[in-house]
Amino acid sequence: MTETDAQRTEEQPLRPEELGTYFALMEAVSLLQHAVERHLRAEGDLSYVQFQLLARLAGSDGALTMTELADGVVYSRSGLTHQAGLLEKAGLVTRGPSPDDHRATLVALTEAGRERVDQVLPGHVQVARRLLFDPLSAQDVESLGSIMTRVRDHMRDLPPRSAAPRRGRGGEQRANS
Amino acid sequence: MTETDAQRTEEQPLRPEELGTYFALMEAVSLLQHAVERHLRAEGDLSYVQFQLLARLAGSDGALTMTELADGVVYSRSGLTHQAGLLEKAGLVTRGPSPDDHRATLVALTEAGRERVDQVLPGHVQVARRLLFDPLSAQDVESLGSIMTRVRDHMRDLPPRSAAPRRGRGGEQRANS
DNA sequence: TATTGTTATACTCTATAACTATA
DNA sequence: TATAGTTATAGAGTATAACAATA
Repeated sequence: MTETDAQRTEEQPLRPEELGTYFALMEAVSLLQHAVERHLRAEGDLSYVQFQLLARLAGSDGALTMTELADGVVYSRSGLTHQAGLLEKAGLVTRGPSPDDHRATLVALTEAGRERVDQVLPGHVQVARRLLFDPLSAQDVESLGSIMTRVRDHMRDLPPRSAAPRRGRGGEQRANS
Repeated sequence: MTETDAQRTEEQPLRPEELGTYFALMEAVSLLQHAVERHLRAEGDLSYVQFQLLARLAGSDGALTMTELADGVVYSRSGLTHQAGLLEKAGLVTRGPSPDDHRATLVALTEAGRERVDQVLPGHVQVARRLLFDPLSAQDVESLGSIMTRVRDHMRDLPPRSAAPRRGRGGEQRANS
């Protein structure tokens, strides 16, 4: 990063286009999230986080450890334990000890869990299509995908800025506090 | 195209580009929201919703009614009452009866409220710049703004947010577990 | 009757810290 | 000592329903 960029990052306010873009992005996604969560709760009795966990398990080739499951979905370990406990109580996943590493817990999707995903997915997709994709051209979708993929990867690589000085900091994942 | 648009909207799954775009958007914004909320809480003891309410008041030319203040920020009346109560208790806003309509409550920013916004805004902008804008070109910003403005306006025009008199279409209601 | 806003209440999600157990 | 996960707990956010006051 050049010194000019650094200065700009540190000090300058946002230009009007940036401000408008920022607010449009935040409001649109907020509306989208709200609609999606409403749908998931109504049709599948799931929060979006719970859906993400089930979907990640459904997309994997078997069980995942809690840590693998957490990555990118949840920001605290205890939060994941709580959600996994709810999913287990609902019969959607099972938890058991890992043979490889006896500290780890393996989480696996049950038949009911897979059915729940299948039950909810078409409506989820329909919400996304109706709210997000309907007003966009194919070119828009491609641009948006390119942009947000870049932004996402950029954020993933950023150092945790105001990370709480937890004992023995180190390169911990987002799943830790 | 072998199918009508209506059929596509109702039934078809998302194409791979759409799926990737959807997930990139959701994850990137989730990360951004998380960082923003962390900053607002640390630097200004505010939630993002509270910041939005203060910012809206700061951008208006005077007091707003609860209903005006709620629009686009909050999805339930009681939620706004709760948040406005917190802001009032913190001395950041005042609430009083409206002379025009005696049912309405006028919410106004206090001096401390304006100071809080000013205190928090530079850092907020800095977070947005570092996480969102740094990896984007000017062209990207313009595209993203155009796209998300369209999406936002599209969503605003769709169904009334809290209109849910209809039972879950196509599926039976699931009891809370 | 419809609208504005509040209250009461209950539920969900999240996060910090202390803890156990394995590596 | 470091890592994986759980527990306990506390706090914040949100939503529904009943309610009061005004239009």
